[in-house]
Amino acid sequence: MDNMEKTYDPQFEKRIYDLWLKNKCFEAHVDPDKEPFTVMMPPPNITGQLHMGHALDLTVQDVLVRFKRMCGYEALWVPGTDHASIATEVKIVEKMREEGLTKEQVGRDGFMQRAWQWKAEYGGRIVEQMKGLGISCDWSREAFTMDENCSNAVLDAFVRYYKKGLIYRGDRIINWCPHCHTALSDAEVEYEEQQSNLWYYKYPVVGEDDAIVIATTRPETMLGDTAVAVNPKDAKMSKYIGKQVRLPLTDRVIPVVGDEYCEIGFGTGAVKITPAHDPNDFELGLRHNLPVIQCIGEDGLMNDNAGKYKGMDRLAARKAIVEDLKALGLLVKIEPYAHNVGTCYRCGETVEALVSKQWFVKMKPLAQPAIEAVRSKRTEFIPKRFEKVYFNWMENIRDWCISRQLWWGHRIPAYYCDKCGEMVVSKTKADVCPKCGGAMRQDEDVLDTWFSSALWPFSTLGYPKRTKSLAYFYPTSVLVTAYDIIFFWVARMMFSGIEFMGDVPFSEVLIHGIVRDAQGRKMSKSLGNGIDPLAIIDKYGADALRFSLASGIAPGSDTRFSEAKIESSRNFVNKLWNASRFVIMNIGKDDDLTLPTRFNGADKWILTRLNDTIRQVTVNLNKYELGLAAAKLYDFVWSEFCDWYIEMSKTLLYSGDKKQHDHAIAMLVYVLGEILKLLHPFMPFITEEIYSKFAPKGQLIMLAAWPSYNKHRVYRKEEAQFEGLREIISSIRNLRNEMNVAPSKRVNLHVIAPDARFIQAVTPYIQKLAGVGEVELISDKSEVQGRVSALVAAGAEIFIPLGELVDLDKERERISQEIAQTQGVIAKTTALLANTAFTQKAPEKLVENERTKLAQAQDKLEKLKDKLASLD
RNA sequence: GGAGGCAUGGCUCAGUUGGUUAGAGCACACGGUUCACAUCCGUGAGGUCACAGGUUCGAGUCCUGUUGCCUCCACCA
Repeated sequence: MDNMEKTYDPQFEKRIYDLWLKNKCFEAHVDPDKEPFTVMMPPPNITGQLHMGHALDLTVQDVLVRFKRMCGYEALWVPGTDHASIATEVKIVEKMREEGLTKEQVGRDGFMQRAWQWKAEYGGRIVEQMKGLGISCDWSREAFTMDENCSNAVLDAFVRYYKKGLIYRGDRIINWCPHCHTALSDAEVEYEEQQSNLWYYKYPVVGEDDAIVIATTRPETMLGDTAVAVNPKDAKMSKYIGKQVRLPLTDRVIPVVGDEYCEIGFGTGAVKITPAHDPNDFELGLRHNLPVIQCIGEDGLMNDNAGKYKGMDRLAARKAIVEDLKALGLLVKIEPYAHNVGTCYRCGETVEALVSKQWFVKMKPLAQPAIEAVRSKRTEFIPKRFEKVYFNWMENIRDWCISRQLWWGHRIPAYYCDKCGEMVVSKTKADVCPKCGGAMRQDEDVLDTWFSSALWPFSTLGYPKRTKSLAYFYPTSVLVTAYDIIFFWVARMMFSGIEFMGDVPFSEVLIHGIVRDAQGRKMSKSLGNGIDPLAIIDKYGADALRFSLASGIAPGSDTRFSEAKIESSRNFVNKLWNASRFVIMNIGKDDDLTLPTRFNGADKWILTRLNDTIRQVTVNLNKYELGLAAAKLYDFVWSEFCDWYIEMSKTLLYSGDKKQHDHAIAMLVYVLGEILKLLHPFMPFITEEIYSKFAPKGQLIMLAAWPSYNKHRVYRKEEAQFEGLREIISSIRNLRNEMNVAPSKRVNLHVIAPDARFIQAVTPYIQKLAGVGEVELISDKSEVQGRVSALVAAGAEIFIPLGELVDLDKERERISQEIAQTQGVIAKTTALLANTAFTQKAPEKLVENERTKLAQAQDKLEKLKDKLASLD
């Protein structure tokens, strides 16, 4: 047998991964005889490197994919990366700035060159990092949102939407990031609370000695005001409707309109209306046919309409305007006010609402079937509560602004004729205007990065080509992702899949939480509390990281990550390593490793526990309860297999009897093999490595069949007996500890047991595991002489002559304590059984259990009392 | 303003459709060079399951309310 190092060292991970690649283990093919299990990897952005959130997401997916593959599914996991239009462009611009360059200087082509270079570098690095995690995705299908296939899908989708009238271009109020210099969708705006003021000032009424006081958080937008609104039902204010007010600092006169948007009792009862810079005002402006006057430009500076404030920054202008209003005696008061300000989700800059010509997707017709699909359970969220979040968003959705004033992305396939104004939307390049024959130029803008992500479940399978893969693997089985991109991504994949494929993109959406630090804080660059998964892999190995991430997670819940946690996982991996090392080093050259046909008691016990574990873990994994599955495996492997079964097997292994040795080693190899298979989805590398040490040459564990529950190898009687044995051995250990018996000292036992044959059979175990010398079976305590310590466990009375070591007072106290405890049980059980309501209503089996429990406790009490008395 | 989540020993979490005296791991205390493992082994201490009611023979588990922490959505100037 191969040598195994004494301490687990994950250096073999790379070699194992190459072995899988060489054998094309990850590749999935259309196979009508098998049921597909398809997962699309949420493509990481190529902006940087993998973080702990990716590691979690990938681990969960790989556990499921490996599990399903072993269960006999044709498991396809498509990997890829996302071009992340705005995020990447921001990074590239940053990098260029360090070199003293701007986008304009390098030009569109030069910029694209740099971007593709960036993609090659960072995209490639991410792929290497994913491989380091050991994930089993089909690299032959690796996709990128801007590769040829995905780009074709984008073109196809855009044109089809357009032809259906679901994409339109128009002047609408949109979110504008002055820093990134692009429009943003509603989803890309994050709100944060900021401490600001509410400024009150007067708009003089034309022709009267009166003025309307308005309150605003944004005085600088007053230069774009085109009305003041009051509520027509407001008794105090409605009189102003139809009048005009003079807009201070300008020469304009604007109307007072009545609109219920203005809430009675809030502020002053009048609100200034700036259609160009506020979505609500924009809507109100449409209702009242108000002109739209933009006073803040796309650069965030005041523009031509701002008169003397032109060229000032928004905030500077605010200050100046307030000063000027004050000088005019129009400022009434300033109140501190906390409100939410929209910021760009990429750069954090305060976004401006402004009116701009952009492309939009009409959402209502698309949202409806997407809502219906979840209502009818064609797609289910796990946990279910996230469906509410989904519905809430879909039901209140507004049109999706998809054009971005960026360069890195899919360029919008719209072409304009400058001569006659004709526009053509086409998958192929339009050079000549079909109307006037003039030259056409393509739209300068690119699409929202999420437009291509939305097509991911089918663009990666060849769409718009109707490939065999698409027919076989779509719809996918489960989408695994964190809750923070339900809107950005999950929702959009839903309506896109329904629209273009005629079916939902996935049957289930498994939502997991985010990885937090040890104190429960979000990991972030600014806090500097992030833990780099690659550093963890270097130090502890990918298996330890994976197991650590899978432990203690539950669908939808956040998880905490700490160095202490990974250490405990590493220790578990080490434990598995050493248990395996023990088994393997005990395999003799000519040992027969076939599973014995007859099992001894210990075998039956471990087989029962193994089968229970198989059943539970399988159920857990099918329900996506990875945390529970991991916990059960940890417990079974460490506390049952290692602590008890291996220890017990040593009596046979070292008995000197070849037959006994062979029996023991064959059993150990069998159980270990099953354990390795069960653990493989969680820790693929070490299980493959260990498996290779004893499995038939060339056989890979990742392609092995998942263990199945075998009811013929479940032995409840032996299971109970061995639980009793464990109790006996623990009790003896406990007593030795309390009596300060030296660990090396062997003690002799006298045992009165209800099942003497069983005690006889397990005597070697008792001797080995409890440091026991002779075990003498007796029928009456009178046979015991001298000072003894005694205990009652699993129905047996055990007497331990300890000679001088017995401290009578201590012994008395110990037994008294046990008596008290037993009396507690008796009291409770008696009360329960005396309650007729209980005996009548509770299930018969439960009542019976209580009766047995009472009888056993009473028996034990009697024996204990006896012991106590005998000490005097 | 709306929606949701969490609350169990010092820390991280289990606790299946309500049913033994609520379990692990880490940390802690004590003892261990027994030939797989000190990244280990054995033993132990530590919890009125946030609070108050209710349903039930029986509640950590179900219902109502309260408090505390967290998240998402909305964004009325």
